[in-house]
Amino acid sequence: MTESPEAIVKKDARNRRVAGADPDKRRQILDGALHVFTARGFDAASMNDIAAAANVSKGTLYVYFEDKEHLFVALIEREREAQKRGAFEALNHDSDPVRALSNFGQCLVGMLNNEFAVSAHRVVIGVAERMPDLGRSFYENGPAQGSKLIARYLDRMVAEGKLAIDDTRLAAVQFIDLCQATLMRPRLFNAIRSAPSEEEIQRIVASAIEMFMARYGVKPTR
Amino acid sequence: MTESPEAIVKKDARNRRVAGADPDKRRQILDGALHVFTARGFDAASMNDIAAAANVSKGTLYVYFEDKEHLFVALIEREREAQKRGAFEALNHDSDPVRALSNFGQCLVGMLNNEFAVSAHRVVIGVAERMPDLGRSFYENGPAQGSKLIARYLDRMVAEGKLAIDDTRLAAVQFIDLCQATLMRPRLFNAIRSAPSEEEIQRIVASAIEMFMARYGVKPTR
DNA sequence: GTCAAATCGAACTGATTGGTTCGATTCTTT
DNA sequence: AAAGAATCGAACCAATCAGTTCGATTTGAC
Repeated sequence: MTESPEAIVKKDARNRRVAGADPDKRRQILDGALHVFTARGFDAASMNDIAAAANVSKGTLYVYFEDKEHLFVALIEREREAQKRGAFEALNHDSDPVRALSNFGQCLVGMLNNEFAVSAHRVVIGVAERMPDLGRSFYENGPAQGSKLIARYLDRMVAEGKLAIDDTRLAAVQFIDLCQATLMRPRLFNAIRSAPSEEEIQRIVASAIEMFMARYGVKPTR
Repeated sequence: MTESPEAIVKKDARNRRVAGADPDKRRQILDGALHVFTARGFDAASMNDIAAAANVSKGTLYVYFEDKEHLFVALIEREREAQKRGAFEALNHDSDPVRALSNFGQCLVGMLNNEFAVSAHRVVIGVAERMPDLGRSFYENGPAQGSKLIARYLDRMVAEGKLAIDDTRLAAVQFIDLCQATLMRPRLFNAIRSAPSEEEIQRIVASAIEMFMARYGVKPTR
């Protein structure tokens, strides 16, 4: 029953198609699963619904994915990876911390407030008690990587004398949390149905940077 | 929702007990439900398990609560109310903002990192997509009330000239989020199994206040 | 002690779900 | 065109679960 998780090789030795190895179909299934899982959560999402949403027969579903949990994990990993890529692109290593952080903050908040991203967060958090490994892996490969990225950037700025930070690891998370103040929590609880406007994001991020620089900016010699 | 401290069983006109009206039994059921719901989430929690955990027959369960969802909502409301009470007590209206905020921050973070509180958060967030009303009500009567409380306190400090804040509503949330930096998120994702130590909380809250005062503290005449 | 009501407990119902099976159909390669 | 594999689709299975039923048992007021 072991099937190669990699869908790179499309043909077998005799150049035949291989069951469950068409990357297009795999993507198609994951897209359907994304809709159903994010709309209903892990438990309430039925494999029948997913098959229908993906325009795929139930049998094929089980050719591509061992069971519901494996499908779910594969989906979450795909989304998390996409998010991580986005974050890495967002930090242009500008030598001016205000510009760099401002740019990064806005990209990050914009990404996190995307409809599916919020839903994915909800689902992973909701299932974290029963599936601690998934929760931990999602956190450590996602959010934790983002803050590490920023922490390293802050380290450089400190080395260059542009910022004065004792604990850059903490400062990074503080910055990320400040950027999401008033934006993320109500969305997680579904208390606000639509993503914040671009201007609202801009306003919150600006305030975050104001605060960050007030604390960690180097004082001009007086 | 005022219930007498001592168990006064409701009686009918002829002084008979009334079905589903014993507050002790009700509490007993909710306690069992708390364990099961927080350990498994809404969907994976079975009414059989809850009845067993509460030492109550399944029939009695349905005498006290209409169905699974009503039981869940009642439980969440009880927990949320308890949390709100805790928050209100935590803010001693000290006239020194550093002392007041420090005290409040530590109480808040301590409360939020309690095992059941974290689990409750997870469950509510996880179910918010399918039960938006519950999510919204939990948020608006819980976290939102907490930040309103702080915002009002900040308003007073501003009026007294002890702080300089343009948007106290935003500042309140910023403060709350700073207090939870590095503490709450990994716990929500279950990436850290145990609550942070008292010293760790103290360290984070201290850093939060440092930052908050750097931004909003009144500058001494320069 | 009596008696009525609350509770127990254990079986039962009806619906749903994850996962399987298998013959019919559609691709794809030669 | 022919073959062989992937896919479809629809029925099927076993387990689980919310919610009900009902006689047996406990409880508490009198």
